[in-house]
Amino acid sequence: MLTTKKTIRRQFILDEAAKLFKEKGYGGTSMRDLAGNVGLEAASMYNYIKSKDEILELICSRIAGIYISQLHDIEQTAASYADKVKALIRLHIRLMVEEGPAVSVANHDWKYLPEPQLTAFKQARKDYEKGFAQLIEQGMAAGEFQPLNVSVALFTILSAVRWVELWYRPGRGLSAEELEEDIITMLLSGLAK
Amino acid sequence: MLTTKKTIRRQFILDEAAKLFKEKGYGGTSMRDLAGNVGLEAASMYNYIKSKDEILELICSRIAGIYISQLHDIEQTAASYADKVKALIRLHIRLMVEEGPAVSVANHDWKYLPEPQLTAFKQARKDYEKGFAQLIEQGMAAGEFQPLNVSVALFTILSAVRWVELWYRPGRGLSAEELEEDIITMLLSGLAK
DNA sequence: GGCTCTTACGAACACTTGTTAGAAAAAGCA
DNA sequence: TGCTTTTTCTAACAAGTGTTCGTAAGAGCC
Repeated sequence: MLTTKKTIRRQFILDEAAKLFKEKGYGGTSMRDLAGNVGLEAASMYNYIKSKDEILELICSRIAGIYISQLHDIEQTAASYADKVKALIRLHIRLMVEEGPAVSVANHDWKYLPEPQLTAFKQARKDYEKGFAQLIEQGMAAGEFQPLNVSVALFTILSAVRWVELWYRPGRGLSAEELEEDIITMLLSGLAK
Repeated sequence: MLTTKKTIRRQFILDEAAKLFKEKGYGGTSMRDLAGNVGLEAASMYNYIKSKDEILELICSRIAGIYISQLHDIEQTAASYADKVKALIRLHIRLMVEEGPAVSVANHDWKYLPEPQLTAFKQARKDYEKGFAQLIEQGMAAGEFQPLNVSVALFTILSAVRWVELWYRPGRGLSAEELEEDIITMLLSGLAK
């Protein structure tokens, strides 16, 4: 059985850690802080996790895995490049809305990963960016997109969706669907009329 | 005279601090780290700055001041809203290219500001965002822009330019001018043809 | 030279950090 | 019930934190 009691508690620690890391940063969060939020003493958490580093590793690698498998899925569909890019943007936004804290940690605190996980994470991200860039490049070659610098297009998209977690709060006059639609309109069609 | 020897050395400490804060975060940078980069012992730096907090305050408030005065300047020009937004995007990118580390610190480490500077900084940022949002809103009312959610448009723009410092390196096949043009095209006209 | 004022340093401070060891408590099971 | 295993705690550790103090070295000026 995968969902043992221990595994569940462990995941709870990871979730609380992600929230705190997002709020105060990896370095700014102490094991005693985390223990307080979890409802244990700091020492007791070591029955569930090996180290503070390991917490960061587990959060980052899980998110990285999701991103990569999502890209892989989309690459294999038979759709226009514009639709593929749109679908990818949608997945980014959804993941951000559903897993805000963990995604935030993977975006900001990955640099505190110890080796060799740091190198692995950077490589995974590079692979992901390369795959995404290829979609954009092929879309340009097919005449679906404007002939822009591919990196600029790529990072403008990634940046725009990355910061959703910083200012978007569900249930404040803007639904997740409207958010998706408007971001896609903005990125694909632009602000100007 | 403003540029005394002391002031210059002080600014050097602030510049080195910004680089380190950007690289390793505010909490991840120790005064001994900073002293090493400056070429002094940690204790000696206290002849130039009052505290580690003060370093962060000086960096953040300087950048905040630049943003606000730039917005103010643009608001008072007589141009179309599209041109005003374009000009603001340009200024963002330029500041990012010229003052990368300091801007990065103001974007990421402001949350470690002590009170009351923290509240002041958040208020300044809110004011700035409100002013920027008004430009977008007026542009929509004037029929220059598409009728999107204003916050989505605003934060998509801010996010896109904010992350320039994370991946743009001058002199690597993409000039600052091309960068500006492509980002503006992307944000105003969109990726799709 | 000597005198003054600024700058730099080493040592120490009180405190926090992640982590471990050993004992106590709780839970599972016969 | 008693025995075993898991979970939790308290206490402590070595290392690192920002900062202060007293003193030594240096610079500028007579």
